[in-house]
Amino acid sequence: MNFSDEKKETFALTTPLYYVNDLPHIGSAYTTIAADVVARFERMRGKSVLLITGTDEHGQKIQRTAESNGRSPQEYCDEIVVGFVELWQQLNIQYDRFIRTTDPKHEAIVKEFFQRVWDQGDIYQSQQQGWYCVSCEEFKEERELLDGHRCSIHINKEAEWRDEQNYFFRLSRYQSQLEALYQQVDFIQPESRRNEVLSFVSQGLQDFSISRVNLDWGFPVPIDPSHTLYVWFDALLGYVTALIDPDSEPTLENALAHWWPINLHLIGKDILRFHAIYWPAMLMSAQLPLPKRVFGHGFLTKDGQKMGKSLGNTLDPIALVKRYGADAVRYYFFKEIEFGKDGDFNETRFINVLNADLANDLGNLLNRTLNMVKKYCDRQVPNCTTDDFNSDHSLKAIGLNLGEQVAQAYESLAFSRACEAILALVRASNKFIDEQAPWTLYKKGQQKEVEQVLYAVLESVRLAAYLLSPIIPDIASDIYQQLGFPINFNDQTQISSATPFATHANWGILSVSQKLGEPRPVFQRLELLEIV
RNA sequence: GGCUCAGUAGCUCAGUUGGUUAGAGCACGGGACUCAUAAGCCUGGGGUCGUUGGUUCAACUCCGACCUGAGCCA
Repeated sequence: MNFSDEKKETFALTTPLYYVNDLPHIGSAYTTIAADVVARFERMRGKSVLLITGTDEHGQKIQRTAESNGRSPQEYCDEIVVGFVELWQQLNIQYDRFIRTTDPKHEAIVKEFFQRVWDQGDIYQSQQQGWYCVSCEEFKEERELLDGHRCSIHINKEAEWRDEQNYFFRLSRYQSQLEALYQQVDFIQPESRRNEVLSFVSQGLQDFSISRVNLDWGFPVPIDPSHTLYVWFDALLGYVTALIDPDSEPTLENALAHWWPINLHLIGKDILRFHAIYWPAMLMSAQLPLPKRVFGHGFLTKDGQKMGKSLGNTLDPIALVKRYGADAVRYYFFKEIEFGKDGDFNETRFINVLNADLANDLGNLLNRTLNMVKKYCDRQVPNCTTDDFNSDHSLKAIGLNLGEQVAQAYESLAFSRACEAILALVRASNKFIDEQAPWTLYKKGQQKEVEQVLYAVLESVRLAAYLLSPIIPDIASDIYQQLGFPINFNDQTQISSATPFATHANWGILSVSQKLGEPRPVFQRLELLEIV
């Protein structure tokens, strides 16, 4: 951490720490890409960003899965983690910290945190009775189970009867403090999720058990090693452990010094309760500042159907990115699906959208314009500035407000709205070319007019690429390079210094000194497959 | 069972405090052009706005009932 970083505003965000009972599924990929998009956007805005992801590796389910695979739990986790790391790389995710809850540093943090909560008198021993779904790692009410005490989520698994001494966390004590917290309207987003939490909490909070017996795979309860700490208590604290600099001692003080509190927890809607209720209550007990925002996004369906192993219709993120590339996958998920709502993956729609937006509209716009500059302007960026265009110029008028509009959309995590706004400029640019017909102007010898038209379009493509760069960094880089900027949007040191938002998000910064590159397609059209 | 949300063109969705012929993108048909990744541009078809009562001069928009789907109820 150098001095200039210290001065910058910080922005820390997290994905969930994914449970490693299996290879990553598309839902984990969806959350992680979203986090990466936000992180890239915030870096572009000049903030100092810390993107945290990682894995949650304790609990009975892992222990059993490992056993059935003939591995020790740790060996099993080590194998699965590789799959996560590789997928994030394939998807072009730039995370800053990858925390594993089996990290020795983590145990130190958990111990210290537990002690603080214990000292508050918020942990006590009591009897826990009930049906426990190991797959959920949760106690279930009898009425929510199916015949044979099968879990309604894991329909082929029977819940197990437990009657044991557990340690409990005094959640009930934080009811009113939590309700006060939710008055901060954007703490839980989107609003539909917030309402769920409000209704849940209004029914009265009960203490929840934070330890298990007859389980080895996890941390021992510090004050009573015959118990093992409940996996969720341990997992949430991974967000704290992740903040420790690699060469620092694992103490709460060190962990919380620079990045705390977390600005944004991105999660799937299934783990909302843990993040919006239990987690802030735990932090209140430990007397620590609370995260700023928890956003629970929707789930993906495939061809309109819920995905599931039992249905055999899962969408494999590894195969998907291998087939279409990171930018294509990223673009589809965030342009076509409103973040927060459930969304559908359909391969035909996927191909149609990518071809229409990235190949036909955006890619071809750059290509046709660069080719005209090559033919009509001797490859030189026309010598124009923003002042050569009236503010009611059809492209400039859009471009002038676009940066701010898109920034607001990103800040609200309204990625599809950001894409729509950017695409509107792209479409207007294609229309503008046809209306102006620079090829005709050229034949008539109206060179100045030709140059103005081409400049306005090139500049609009540039702005579009810049604003899309958090979502499609490779394509954006390719466009920028063809426009003569030696910029790679994957290079974090470049984007804050060479392409600051304050200048690059404006319309009209392309200059005659740019050395244009050879036109080549930035996104190849995809073949529409016959769907069987 | 209780509560919440959604149901608008083939698909994905917009539709502000109720007010002229209900919009966009994609997909599909037709046309003119040629700088371009047979891309782009223009243009067309296609909707009893889930159903049904009601309030109103006027309802996609408000109210009731019902149907369908999703979610929450540790």
